[in-house]
Amino acid sequence: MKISELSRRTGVPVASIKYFRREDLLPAGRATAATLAEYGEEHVQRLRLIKALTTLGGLSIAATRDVLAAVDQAESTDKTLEAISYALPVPVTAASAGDADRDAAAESAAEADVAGLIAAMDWQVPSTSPHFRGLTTALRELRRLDADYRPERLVAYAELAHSIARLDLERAAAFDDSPALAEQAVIVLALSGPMLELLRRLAQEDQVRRRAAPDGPDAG
Amino acid sequence: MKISELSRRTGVPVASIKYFRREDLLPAGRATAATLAEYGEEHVQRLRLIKALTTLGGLSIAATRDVLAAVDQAESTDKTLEAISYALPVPVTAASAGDADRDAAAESAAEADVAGLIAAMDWQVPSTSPHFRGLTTALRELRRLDADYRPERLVAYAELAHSIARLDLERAAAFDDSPALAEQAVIVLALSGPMLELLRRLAQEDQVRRRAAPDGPDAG
DNA sequence: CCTAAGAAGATACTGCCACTATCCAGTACT
DNA sequence: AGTACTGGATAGTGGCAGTATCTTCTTAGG
Repeated sequence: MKISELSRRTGVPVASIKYFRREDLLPAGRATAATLAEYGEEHVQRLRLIKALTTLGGLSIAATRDVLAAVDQAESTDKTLEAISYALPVPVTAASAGDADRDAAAESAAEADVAGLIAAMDWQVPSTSPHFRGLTTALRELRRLDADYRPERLVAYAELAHSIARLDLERAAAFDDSPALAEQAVIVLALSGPMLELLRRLAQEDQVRRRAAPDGPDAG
Repeated sequence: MKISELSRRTGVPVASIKYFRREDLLPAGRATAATLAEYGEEHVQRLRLIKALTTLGGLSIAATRDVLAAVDQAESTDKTLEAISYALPVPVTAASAGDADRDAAAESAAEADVAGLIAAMDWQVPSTSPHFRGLTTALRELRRLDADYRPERLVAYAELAHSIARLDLERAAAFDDSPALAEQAVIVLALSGPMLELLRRLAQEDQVRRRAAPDGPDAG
């Protein structure tokens, strides 16, 4: 199909399709002449995936490129899962050094909290992991706000996070040996967060409503 | 204190403090003359909160303003929690109408899924809630990707989301009658998502590592 | 008192991002 | 031959989050 039909099929403007091509999110079509190329179903599917990752997953174009690169280089299930896991952006990143409060004590205290949590959960994650660093940064900021995020509190959340991660991996790995493995895995790993957030917000709204109207039929 | 000291104390550039003032994230200082104002500890604390909401919570300036407005108008605990819950941005928003695929069937199918899930969970949430609409949009997109997000699958996640929401509300409401109620509540409600996401990613990394090295000491 | 160093507020500018539009050869159909 | 369309390159747009400049005013030090 030509680019105009690809655009019609997916709802993505032609100019945007060209943009995604430039940014290497979308492979080129099969060229049939100097100014003509043929696109296929794989392009339709890829555009849908791009849309899902950016609009639902909230990924930037750059992050989407990295994730899709991991999908395209799929070798084994494990390697694919690992590549995707590392390609996904970390929600919280440490600020560049030299930040106003050069509080080394707070930094190491937060680091100790995270290390303790990981030990308590028996997680295999090195302290060099961007996720480790992100959590450390977050805890440092929360300490500054006098927020109640002590390790004891965190463990309850960590247990739930662990359950979620198990559900995710179970689903992501279930596509083992299927041709669509990498693609389905990326959907699960990249969109699980936003989906969970939506469910959490829904549950939160329910809790708030029950507090506001405790005399309802289901107030128990 | 003067603005330069406020800047030094918080690490926020003077120009940014002025910007937050303009955007109504930060109250004005107590004016002592036409071109002089006095700032206090509440400004320091507010700036820390702004930083946490934007950098950790990922909120935009506009969303932060809404959330802070809810904090400032705190009346009762319940009203505060409700106001904050509604002020927080919904991660997934329905695209403007007229989108390429005018698939009314997919839309209502997704809507039925969400309604079914909410009924199964016994949640008190109207179908007009932005969270309901967001989840519907997300499911519609996922259906298009042939992702395995059937209601049965979702329930497991919903149960976990429910547990998380209960932990959150328990903590948010624990500050009842404390002067810092609204502020601590907003921290819990707005930053719980990013914190959980970080923990989930950490747990995910652990799972991926265990798959990659199943002969480790804790591979069970 | 005079002056230099801020301070406050208004306005303008910047950099990044995700598109979006224009331009240019080069087909393809009629 | 004429028109519509194509792929690719390049340039422009709009929103966001600051950042910088400018003007007027205040105040502490000499």
